[in-house]
Formats: sequence, structure tokens, C-alpha cells
Amino acid sequence: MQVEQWLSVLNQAQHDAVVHDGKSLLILAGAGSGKTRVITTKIAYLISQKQVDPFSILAVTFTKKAAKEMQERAVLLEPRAQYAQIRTFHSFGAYFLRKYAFEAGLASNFTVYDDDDMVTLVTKANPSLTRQQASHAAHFISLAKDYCLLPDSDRLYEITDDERFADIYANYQALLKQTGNVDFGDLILLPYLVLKNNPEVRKEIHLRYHVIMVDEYQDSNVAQFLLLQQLAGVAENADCRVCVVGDDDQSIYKFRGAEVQNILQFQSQFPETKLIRLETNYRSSSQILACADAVVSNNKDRLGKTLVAAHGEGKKPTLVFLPNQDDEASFCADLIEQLHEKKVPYSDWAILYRTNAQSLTFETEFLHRKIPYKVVGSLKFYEREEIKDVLAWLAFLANPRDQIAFRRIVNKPARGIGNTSQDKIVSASAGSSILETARSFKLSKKAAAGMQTFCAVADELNQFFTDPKNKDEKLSAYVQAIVQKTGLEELHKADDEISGTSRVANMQELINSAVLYPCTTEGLLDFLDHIELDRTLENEADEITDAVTLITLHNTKGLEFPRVIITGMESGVFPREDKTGAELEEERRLFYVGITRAKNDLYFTSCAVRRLYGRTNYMFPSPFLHELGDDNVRILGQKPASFESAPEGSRGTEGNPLAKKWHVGLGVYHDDYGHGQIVKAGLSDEGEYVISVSFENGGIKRFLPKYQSAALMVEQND
DNA sequence: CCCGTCGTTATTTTT
DNA sequence: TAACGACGGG
Repeated sequence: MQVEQWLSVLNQAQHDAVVHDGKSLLILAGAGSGKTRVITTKIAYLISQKQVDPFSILAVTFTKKAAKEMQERAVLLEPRAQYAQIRTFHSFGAYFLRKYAFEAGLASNFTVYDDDDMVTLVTKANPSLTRQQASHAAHFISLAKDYCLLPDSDRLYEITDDERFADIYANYQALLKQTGNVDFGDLILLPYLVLKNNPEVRKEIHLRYHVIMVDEYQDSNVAQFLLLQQLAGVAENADCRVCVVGDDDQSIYKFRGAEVQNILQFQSQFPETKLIRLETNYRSSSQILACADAVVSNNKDRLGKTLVAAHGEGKKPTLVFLPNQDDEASFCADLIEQLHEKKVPYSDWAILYRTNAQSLTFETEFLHRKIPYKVVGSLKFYEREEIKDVLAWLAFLANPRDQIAFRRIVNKPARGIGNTSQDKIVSASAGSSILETARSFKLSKKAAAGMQTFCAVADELNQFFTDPKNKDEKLSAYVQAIVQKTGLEELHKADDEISGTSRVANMQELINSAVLYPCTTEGLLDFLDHIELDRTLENEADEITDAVTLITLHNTKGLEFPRVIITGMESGVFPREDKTGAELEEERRLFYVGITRAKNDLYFTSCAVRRLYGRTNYMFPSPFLHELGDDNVRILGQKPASFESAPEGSRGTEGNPLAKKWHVGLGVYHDDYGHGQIVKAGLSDEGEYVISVSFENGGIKRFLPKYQSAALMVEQND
């Protein structure tokens, strides 16, 4: 394709963004505004028109999928784009650390620990912690790393107020160091530290990269921001251009360390920034965009932009009030079935919800009605036990200091090597090869025999690499050998027969996926990196079949569907009960993301009653529904009285629908205390609406109806 | 070492 | 409700 052609399909703002020639560029790209087209065209433009060496271009994204799409589309425009570095932040980190392993204090055979492994490591480093405490600590350690805080930082209080945290974190780091491996956070944090502390490395990098682009910048964390600054050489005014693309209105990963402030403050952190807004939306009808805009304009902390639909006005979105979640599911099913008869494919539809648990009702209903569906995101292939077992063998063979992998596989199948023996061997190895330590370690008779078997298997597998007759083999042959020779196949085959699982088949799928890699140490590490850094295994069968998509709102980012139903629009479910202030704004952005996924049809459903955690809850419509604006939606179903009366955007006690429902004399029933009557109702000192209930079995209890609606309900007088 | 039972506990999760 | 971890008996 010719340059003139790709430039001619761009609108003015897109064109400006592509040809912008200054040092720093912030592209505020609204939903559906063609940002991938802009980035890919810019890469092609730089290479073909500005003679920029593709090797000097680095483009980072957050997902493998986005990286792949970006590369493919750029290559279509300009074949030399295949030499540009287009990868995820974390895979760039892994690449960097293998290259500068020495400077980072690592051996280049490190592998990456996932969140589960982190928890195990935290427990081993801090044996006094319960599993739950360890899992909290692991989460906090991840967050600390996202914010670039080390165990000796005096700002750890920003992560948690637990005073033991610094010690727990330090112990964890010490043990991690001993294994020679890294965790996800290290993939960003360590490259940053290497660059910061090594002028030589920095110089090399600055010579190499002249253009750096970051996609979805609103979801970058502090560590990624700091790494970007180092890569671009902002402090020493290196000759590097930085272009970030993002949408502050779509920042939804704060809980994982994403920092919206990165995009909000970009202009003051990078020199000579030009800001370009992409506000033409090529996805949704203007009626849908009106809803989106009405909602998101309630947020204060934003750069601000207004989307304009390139396509027509479309249909007015529909808000549906339903009695309960079973009716919600059957309403969706009806809609889908009716239109399917008119040849609307199932795959046009996406059902969006706030929490994974909400998918269950839809699954039951759809199974019953034989509506094909696929649940996105719940398939965690690489977190399955049998897969982790095989991967642990691979990790252990790559790095014999990996105690987490060792512990996972040494006694599986059972070889009589219990926890105590494992602890002894690991601590005796003190950071050197666990396999070598184990070989000569004296153990009880039973454990010693088991260990001999284990070592023999490990040796046999290791020989696979060195054996010259395997030098042209694929890695899949090696993975297959692991599955067969370690006894994992028999072990899991037995499981399959008992509980009807498909573990052996899953392992086979893993074997198949290794066919693309050579049977060498590099191939092995490469394979593990790819798995660790891309947990989504695309299932081809899912791609081709016509099915409704069931998906959490978070998982929809970057996707689009002709017809979308956003379900569970109830206060407490979405937004969640405990969200206020900045967190409420993030929930609102999540709603915005959901709305802007829809191309033509958009529905919202809200239930009057929802069973949650085994209790019947009387629900109130989500406050977000008021924000849609009366003129922007068509309403179906019985509109709750509270929906009319509540002032727009109000969540205070004044005019709060909750306050109206409870009055003195009203009979109530409480799940734990039984029948009772309200004896007092009014505002507390804190301005909360409080009721006092006298129960039949004696005793008076005070309740905040706002929080107690789960257990406390109005007596049915019929 | 496996299996049943009891008790606890419920977001979102690109890498 | 349901799912998962902890614990104790066979």
C-alpha cells in the first residue's frame, strides 16, 4: 500500500498524530477512535517517510494480543515494521533482563514466578503466616513493586499499615534471590534499577532506541512510568521521542497498581509535549455515545473529551427493570433467541457483568435453552494443577535452584519425600543446585529410595538435551518425555477416570504448544517466558463457533460487540457497596468502558431482588442509571418507585430511597434474630439513617439499613 | 496418604 | 449458595 493511501484514510486529528515531529506526544484516544490505526500508521510512516531505523523503534503494550495485532497491522503497511520491537511491557522486561542479567544480579536462566508461586514463596520465607496472610502479603509485595518501593523504603505505609510488612517483604526478597528467579513486578522494577544505576547500560539503550511508544498508557503503573523515563533518557535529554496513547476515562486497573496520574501528568513530566485528542468514534451510534458521555462527565479528575459518532444516530439504549436475576437471565435469553430467529447471530451478543460469579445464572439458563455461549476469562489454562506440574518440571530443569518448582514436583507422584525432607534439602542447598544437594543428602530409608527415583528421572530428562540425536527435536518431544517419564501422566490419568476431568488432554495441549520451540535451553526459556507472559491460550474452537459472549466488564477492554447487555445494574453490585470517591470514579469508568463496547444495540438490566451469598437481597437501582439521563434511554419493565424519586447523582441520606422504606412500627424479619418491630428510626450523629428493632425473642438491635439489607427484610403482611 | 466433613468466606486481575 | 481450605479419621 502507498503512503498517500494510508494517510488519506485518516481524519485530521489522526493525521496530525501520525506526522507529529516533536519530542513528546500524548494522544488522548477515546473509545473506538482508531488508536491502533494511528500507532501502526505512525510506525510505518516513521520507517518509510522519516528513514527511522525499525530497530530503533520500541512499542510497548499491555497484552500479548494487542502487541500481536499492532505488529501485524504495522507490517501490512510497511514490511520493515517486522524489525521494530513491538511487545508487552513485561516481555520487554524479560528480554532486557536476559540481556543484562549480570547487571541485574541474575543468571540468564531465570524463570518468572506467577502469583501463586509468590504466595508459596512468601509462606516459605515467613513460616508463621497463615495462607491467607501470605496471600495478602504477596498482593502487597506486588503492589509495592508496582510503585517501585523496596523493602527498605520509608513509604511502605502507603501500601499497608501492617508493621511487619517490611520484614515479610525483605524475607521474601532474600528467598527469591536464593532461587535465582524473578516475579512479575521484577520484570519492570529490575530493568528500571539497572538503567538507573548503570550509565553504560543507559548509554547503550539510548543509542539503540530513538522512538518509544506506549499503548494504553492510562493503565501503566509507577514502575512503568519510571522505566519509561529511563529508557527515553528524559533526565539526560537523550535523543528519543516518546509517544503515549491512552484514555484517562478508561483507566480501570488502579487495584493492580495502575496510576491514572501517569497520563494526567504526562505533559508536565515529558518535555515539549503536544496533546492530540482523537474524538471521532467509529464504533458506536450517537445514542450510545450520549449515554457514555452523560455517565463519564460525572467524573472530576479527567482531561476531558467528547466523542462524536462517525456513524448514525442509531437506536436509543434500553433500560430494563426485572424482578430477579432468573428473570434477568431469561430476559436476555428471550432477546437473543427472538433475534436469532431473524438471523442475528449469537456472536453479536455480549453479556457484561461486574463479577465472575454472576455468569452462573446465565450459564444455567443458556444451557437449558441450548443457546451456545462462551465465558471469557474464566478458563485459566496455565493455572490448572496438571499444567503447573509440567511447567514446574520445565522450570526446575532450567533452573535447579528453583525451590518452588522442586517442592511441587519432588513428591508427585508420591515418593515418600515429605515436607520435612524437602525443607532439609532446600536449606542445605542454600542457593546452589537443589538437585545436586539432593543427590548426596542423607535421608530416611523411604525418602532416600524416592529421591533416587526422582534424581534418576531428572538425569534422564537432562540427558535429553545433551543427547546429540535429539538436537533437531522440537521442545514438544521433551515436554512429552516429561509427561510420560515423571509419572505425571499416570497420576492424572487416574484423576481423569475418577472425576471425569480432562487433565491428560490438557497436558497434551501443552505438549502441542511446545512444537514451535527448539529443544535447547534457549528454546525452553523462551517457551516458559511466552507462557508466563501470555496466560491466554486462544482456543480455536471458540473463535469459529457462533456463541454469545459472557464476560466481566474488566475483560471487555479493547473489544467491541454489535449488541451488548450490561447486567446487574444495582446499587451494591455495580458500583460495589464500598466504593466512594476516587474508587467510585473508577467504577464509573468501568461503566463507561462497558457502554462504549456496543456498536448498535445496548441494554441495561437491573433487578429488584438478587440472591447473593445465599441470601435474598432487596436491591436498589444503580446510581449510575440516573446518570444516563432520562432522555437517553427507553425504559422497560416496572420502574421502581425509588428510581423516580431519587435526585440525580444523590447518594446522601436526604432523598435516599433507603430512608423511606423503614419507619417506626414496621414489622421486620432478620435472618439471625427472627421477627421484630422497628421502634426507632432516624438519623444518627454521623448523619446515617439508623433504625432500632425490638425482636420477639427479646433484645433491641440497631441497624444501618444501608448495610443490613442483606439480613434484614421487611415482613410480608399477607 | 487419601478422603470425607466442617467451617469460612465471598471484586475486578492485561503481565 | 458454592467453593475452597483446614483438619481428623481410616
